[in-house]
Amino acid sequence: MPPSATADETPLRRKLMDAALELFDERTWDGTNVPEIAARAGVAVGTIYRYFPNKQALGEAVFTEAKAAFADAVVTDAVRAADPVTAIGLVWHHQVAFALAYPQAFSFLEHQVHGSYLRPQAYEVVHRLDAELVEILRAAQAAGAVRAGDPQVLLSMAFGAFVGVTKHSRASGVPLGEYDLEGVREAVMSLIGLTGPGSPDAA
Amino acid sequence: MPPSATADETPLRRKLMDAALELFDERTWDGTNVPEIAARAGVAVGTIYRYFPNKQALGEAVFTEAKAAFADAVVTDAVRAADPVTAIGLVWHHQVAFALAYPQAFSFLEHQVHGSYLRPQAYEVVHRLDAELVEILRAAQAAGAVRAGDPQVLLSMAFGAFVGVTKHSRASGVPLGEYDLEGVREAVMSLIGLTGPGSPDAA
Amino acid sequence: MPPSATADETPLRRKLMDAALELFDERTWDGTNVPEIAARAGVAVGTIYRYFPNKQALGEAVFTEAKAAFADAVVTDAVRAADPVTAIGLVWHHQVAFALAYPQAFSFLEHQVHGSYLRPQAYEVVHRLDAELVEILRAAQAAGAVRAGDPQVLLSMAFGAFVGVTKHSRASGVPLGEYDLEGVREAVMSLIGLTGPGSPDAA
Amino acid sequence: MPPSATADETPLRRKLMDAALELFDERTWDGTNVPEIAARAGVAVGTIYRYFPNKQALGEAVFTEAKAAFADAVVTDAVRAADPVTAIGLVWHHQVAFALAYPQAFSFLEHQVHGSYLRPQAYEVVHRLDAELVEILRAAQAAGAVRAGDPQVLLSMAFGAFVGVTKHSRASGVPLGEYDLEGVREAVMSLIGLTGPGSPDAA
DNA sequence: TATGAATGAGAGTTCATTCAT
DNA sequence: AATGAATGAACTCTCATTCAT
Repeated sequence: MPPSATADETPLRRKLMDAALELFDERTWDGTNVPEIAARAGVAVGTIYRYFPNKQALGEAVFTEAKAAFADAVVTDAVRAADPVTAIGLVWHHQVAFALAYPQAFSFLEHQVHGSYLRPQAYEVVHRLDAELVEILRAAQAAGAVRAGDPQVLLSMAFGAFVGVTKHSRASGVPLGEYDLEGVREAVMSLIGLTGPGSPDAA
Repeated sequence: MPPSATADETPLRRKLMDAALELFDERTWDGTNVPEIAARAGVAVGTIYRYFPNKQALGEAVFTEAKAAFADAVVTDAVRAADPVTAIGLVWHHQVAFALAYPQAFSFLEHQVHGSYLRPQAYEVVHRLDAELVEILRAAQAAGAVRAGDPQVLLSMAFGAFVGVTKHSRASGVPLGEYDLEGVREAVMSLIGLTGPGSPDAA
Repeated sequence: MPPSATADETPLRRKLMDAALELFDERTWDGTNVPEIAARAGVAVGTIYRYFPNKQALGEAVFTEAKAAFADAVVTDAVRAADPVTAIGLVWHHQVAFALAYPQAFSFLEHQVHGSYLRPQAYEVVHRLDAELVEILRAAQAAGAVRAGDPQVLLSMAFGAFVGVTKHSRASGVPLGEYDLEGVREAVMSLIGLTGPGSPDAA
Repeated sequence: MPPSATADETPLRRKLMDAALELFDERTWDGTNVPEIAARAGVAVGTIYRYFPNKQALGEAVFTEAKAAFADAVVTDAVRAADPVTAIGLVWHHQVAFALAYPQAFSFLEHQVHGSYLRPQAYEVVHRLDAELVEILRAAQAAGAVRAGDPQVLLSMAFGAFVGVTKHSRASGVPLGEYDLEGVREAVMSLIGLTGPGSPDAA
């Protein structure tokens, strides 16, 4: 999986998290059973319990790691240092790059409901990322570069639009990379009403 | 639930479908157990099996009914009769009305992954609705009223943007009705690049 | 079913006993469920409980009636009045006639184990019939007309031989009537070592 | 149980098969529930499902093993090599020895109806044994050593006579060994009309 | 009197978790 | 440290029985 792994990394723990992520993405947490995870990771069932106290903890670890990796990938120091408009372009770029590099992590995180196994504290990463992105949008609004309105809603729409495309990619079986992602970017920039320099790759 | 219910309606069957929808929305199909459904419906466990051969069939019935109700609500005869641009406005309006009237059905349908209990044929409604909406977008593109690009992707983005808002509503606990839905509509119309008469309520 | 029905006969009770006998013969008592019996009898489930307090009582009634009918058919007054050798011939004849007339009752009674639903008192008919037949054999032995040895064992063998034929008939699907029953009789008479006038139909 | 056990033997699997045979004999397959089997075998319920996919498969395994053990015990190479008359004597001897050594297996196999849980293929052993024994009787008839008539019927009678004795033994609670089995043998030999050297133990 | 929808205890089965090896 | 057979609570489903109609 992506970097930002927790400290106590181990080859087996890594294999377990990867196998679990794959299966949770395919079948959801509730729909996956522990022996399957062990089988996919190529270890015995008992081994799982040397690394995680129970299935719920494994679920939380997988979710938290994936979400943290996404957050770290999307909001980099460069994003924090940039002006709002540039930041938005960077964020978009990073988000797409993450979804391309880790499609399973992305769809596990964004196409499912996670209430059954996450304790409230697991949402901290989510909220922190949310807050940072909302702040960027707010700043962009203040600069008159982005449409008015609740920036949280703006964010939900923009991100939702992209998630919509990844859902379609997953349902159709066509890899995200084969879509016209530049077209998607332009449409979403229209959605948020962004004017000015859009693509970070632009000259 | 919404109209378009299957022929063999019965008060108890109705109560079971409603209770099941609520729980599937809260906890997913895999995360809900049969006694809970019975309890919520106020009947004994065995009663469920007088109306559905098994839990999977109940899941399919709930999903299919909700999706069909959504499809019927969104693509009405008026939509089919209208010109593309008007049709888009109507569709948007209907979709929002459905999400406001049946928030649980909407989030059950759109915030989850349903692979574990639906047989392929259950997706027929999904595909039919999809095809109709794509056709409307295609016609609008032909008329030069909507941004170019794969209409399927355009649809995924536009619908995804709205789903993003409903997700946020659900996560925050703020009812969808308290959001600035007119603002959302305008943003999404910009997303698809729609020009011309937008809101069906507009003078 | 055969005569000797219990006093409180009723058309519905009769249909229920007949349907139950058929099903118990096909699937055993444990393997038959109450709704099936109702369906076969053409009545509603609840009706069964107006005639029998529970499934076990129905089982006992069916078993007891069938066994009593068999006993009454086999040991008639004529048998009781006859000399041992003639009695044996008559008993054989009656037994075969019963198995031909009521194959389901016969195989239900003789091809199965009934321990799970009969209270000890239900075996009284069995023991009474047994005792009468054993007495006939003992008298025949005393007259030197039948092989020596425990008459109970002799009876078990002779009856078992016939049951063996009915089992084969049932397994092969060939009705008992198509077998060479006269040959069977002669063989069994040899088994018990009976000399003298054998067949009651003989000139 | 008897030898001829299937390859994948295991102490627990053995205990389960033994416990199941006992209970199926006492209460029939339909009348026995899974927790009882587990309790009798001294294991937890779940353990059963590590060795058998379901209750039906356990029933089939028990039936098939017992029947195969019986067939192997009865028709040995010595039987196949012997002349028909000697073979009949040996078969009789083996059958009695099996019933003495494994009374539960014998009565489970022969006092019950097994239709509810056996797939047709489970009857293959039954038919193979039957065919071999019928062939022996046919050869004996050809040699003029045994009564004329359908050899299948002759077999059913002879075996049925012995089964009749085991049924009585079971019902009365008197172990089979306390019966005059030599007398039983002689009677059955008369039944099939066997002349010539009877008992294999005879000088 | 007869019905059959409703019941819930108990059946068969699954699976997260433990622990002797 | 890793294993996987064993466990038993909890699941899905069945069916004997009840009772309002």
